[in-house]
Amino acid sequence: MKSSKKGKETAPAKSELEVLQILWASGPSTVRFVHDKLNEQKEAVQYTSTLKLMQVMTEKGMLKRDETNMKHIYTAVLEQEKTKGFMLGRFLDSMYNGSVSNLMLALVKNEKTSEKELEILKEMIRKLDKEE
Amino acid sequence: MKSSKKGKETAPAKSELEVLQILWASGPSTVRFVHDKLNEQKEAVQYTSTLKLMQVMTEKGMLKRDETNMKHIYTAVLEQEKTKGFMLGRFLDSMYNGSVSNLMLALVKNEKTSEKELEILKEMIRKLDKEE
DNA sequence: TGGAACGTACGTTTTATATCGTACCTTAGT
DNA sequence: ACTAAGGTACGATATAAAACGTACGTTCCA
Repeated sequence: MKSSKKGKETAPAKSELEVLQILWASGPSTVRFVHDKLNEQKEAVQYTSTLKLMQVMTEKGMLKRDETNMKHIYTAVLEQEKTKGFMLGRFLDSMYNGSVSNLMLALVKNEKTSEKELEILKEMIRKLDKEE
Repeated sequence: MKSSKKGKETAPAKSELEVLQILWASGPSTVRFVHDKLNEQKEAVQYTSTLKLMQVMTEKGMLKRDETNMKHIYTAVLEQEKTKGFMLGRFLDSMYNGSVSNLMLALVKNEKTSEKELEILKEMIRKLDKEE
């Protein structure tokens, strides 16, 4: 009994996430395409590794595959928004006790937050203020 | 050659993070204490599992152990601020292309962000505005 | 003084992830 | 028709994280 039930929220592993990112960004693609994209950034792995990964992801129900043509086309089943939202939630819970404000605090302290970002941040909040 | 070199940034795994959280929150503690805390929330694992985990973490240099007394006292070596900052950075990169503002956007859309949080959020920004 | 109760050490097992290599299809070019 | 190029399938291996069980040490009190 190993059917790919819809089941609980799926939490993609690191590599899986990378594949998803590419599919989200570029839409339905072949393994070859994803593989090449991947190797632009990373250490570079074997083609068959990427293939295998995507096959496993398909089994898990994260991707779906169009096999009508010779070159299979893979599509992300998991939606970007949903998945990222979910992962954000988990991250929030595990790191900041689910407290958004705590995360915010961490963000403003974080090195990665540039002056510019801070500006944007404030901007954003102001807009939000009006919209709602 | 397996010495616990200081080396690169450490990225605690899920379980390891949970242990760290407890140590950060409660200060130096025994395995027993951490274990019990852990089991309040989770599925409950065996005591020796927690012990082993903490021993491994010690080997990795994430924790240090005071063995003067019979009941060893474990302390987090990794600093909370630093570690969380680091993990936040990684999360940011992998999920939002390193863009804080993107994350912010996701946050305001996120279910977990309550009205109250939104308030706090705005509050916070305003304060920040003055302080800096 | 002996045995619960409580601890630690450590080898083992289980499960998930990541990566490869080899075998085998399919199609286009010659 | 034959083969090279480019795919896919799939079993195998490597590694790391998570969870156990068993052996053994120390205390304390009945």
